[in-house]
Amino acid sequence: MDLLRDSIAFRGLSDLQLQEIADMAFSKRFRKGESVFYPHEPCEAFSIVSEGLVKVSICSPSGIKMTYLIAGRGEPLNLVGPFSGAPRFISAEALENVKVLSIGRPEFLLFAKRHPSVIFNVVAILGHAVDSANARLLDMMEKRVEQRLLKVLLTLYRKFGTPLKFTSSELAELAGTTTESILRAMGGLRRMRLIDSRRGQVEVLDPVRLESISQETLWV
Amino acid sequence: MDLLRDSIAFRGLSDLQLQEIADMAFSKRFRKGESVFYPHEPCEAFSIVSEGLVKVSICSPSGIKMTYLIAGRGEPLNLVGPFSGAPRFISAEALENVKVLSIGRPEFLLFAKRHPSVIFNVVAILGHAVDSANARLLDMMEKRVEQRLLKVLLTLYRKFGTPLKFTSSELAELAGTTTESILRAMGGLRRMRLIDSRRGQVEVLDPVRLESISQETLWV
DNA sequence: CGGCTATTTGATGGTAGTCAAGTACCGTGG
DNA sequence: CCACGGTACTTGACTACCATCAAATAGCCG
Repeated sequence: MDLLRDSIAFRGLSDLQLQEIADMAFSKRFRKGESVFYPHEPCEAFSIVSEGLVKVSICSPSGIKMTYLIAGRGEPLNLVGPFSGAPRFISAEALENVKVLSIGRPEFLLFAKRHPSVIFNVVAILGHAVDSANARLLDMMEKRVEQRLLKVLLTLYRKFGTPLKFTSSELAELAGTTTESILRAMGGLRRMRLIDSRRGQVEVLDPVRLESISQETLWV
Repeated sequence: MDLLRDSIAFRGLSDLQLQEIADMAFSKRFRKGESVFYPHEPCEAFSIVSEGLVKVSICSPSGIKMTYLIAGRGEPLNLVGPFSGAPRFISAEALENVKVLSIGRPEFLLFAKRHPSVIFNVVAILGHAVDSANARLLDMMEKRVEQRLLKVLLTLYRKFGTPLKFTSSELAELAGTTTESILRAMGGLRRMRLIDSRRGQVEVLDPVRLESISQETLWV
């Protein structure tokens, strides 16, 4: 399975070891809009995306959602859950028709114990996640909505190219604001000829200028 | 060294293994207000607090700081750095006279590779950090300053008891707001007879009611 | 006592969240 | 093919919260 070879979580493993994982894995399909898992559900498996895109969000009791990862091929959906097993307030939703590869939690833990390089990879990814979350906290404090949207767009552009197939609500969940504010900010960027947007789709017209305005990027 | 026995990072190790770490470790003192490390400094050691309190903050290029950890005895200062070695935008400052125990990065990594349970502990702590950072993001979006302050006070109270020796500026860095807003919010809480405050010190008068208002807590 | 830091309080303005009404687009089913 | 329902987008008005600036007071340490 050369999906595993692509996966950041299994980087550095030999083909033999990858084969061992492949033998334990099973895959499942989800249709666009379906939930891959729900908040408050105990975690029973380690999962990576095989095909399509999955949106991973943290949910507050009051119903607000904040997306912190758009996972594509090879990216893991929940790194902490498989280790702790505890339920967490995160949800994962298929943005397209999606295939997800999973490994049961006990098998995964045993494997990780025998091959520490997996855990080293996990630490590296979690480190990125911590840094990214902290960077977003600072942005929430000192950056205005338009700046945050710029950062989101640039980050998405770097990862997925153009055009970006996201609705304004999805961008709002990424930027930590409301749909209306995103729409207003997009109006501004459109007038500056930085982007063009249609229903459910944003086109980056001037990546260079976008970059010069926005500076650092997030990690999505 | 029974400091190591207390440390969450080395939980589950045998005395023999702890002794091995103790032999590699060296300690250093810092006076109140001194920096233990600066942002943008490459990370050369794994460090835990031995005596006193250390404030760990993330810093933005524009100078805003946000504290995400008040580390006490046995708590590690920088978990990601020792693995990646890369500099990060975090600073650590001694809140009191402090003793810090350090292990050089190469030795630490070798030890971690030979004793995976250390890395499992690291993953657990990092998982907490990710969850906490994400919870704070949601709070920044939907909670007002007074609510955030309540959460900060309750969290600190749970960890350190009363009275809490923190200035309003320090509380502001924890709650993600300005000193003035904290002061105003504290005025409100004081009028509600929930707290009492003097210069550099806050006393929690009614923990039960505080708890009932604030609900979930952070992780500091 | 003098200087420094922490606290207090007031006034002001701006950002963005909320509510609301209306328009454009798309897929579906008659 | 067209009508229709639902979703996404757009825009306006209003308001609340809070950051900012500013000035004054109080506590602590040498």
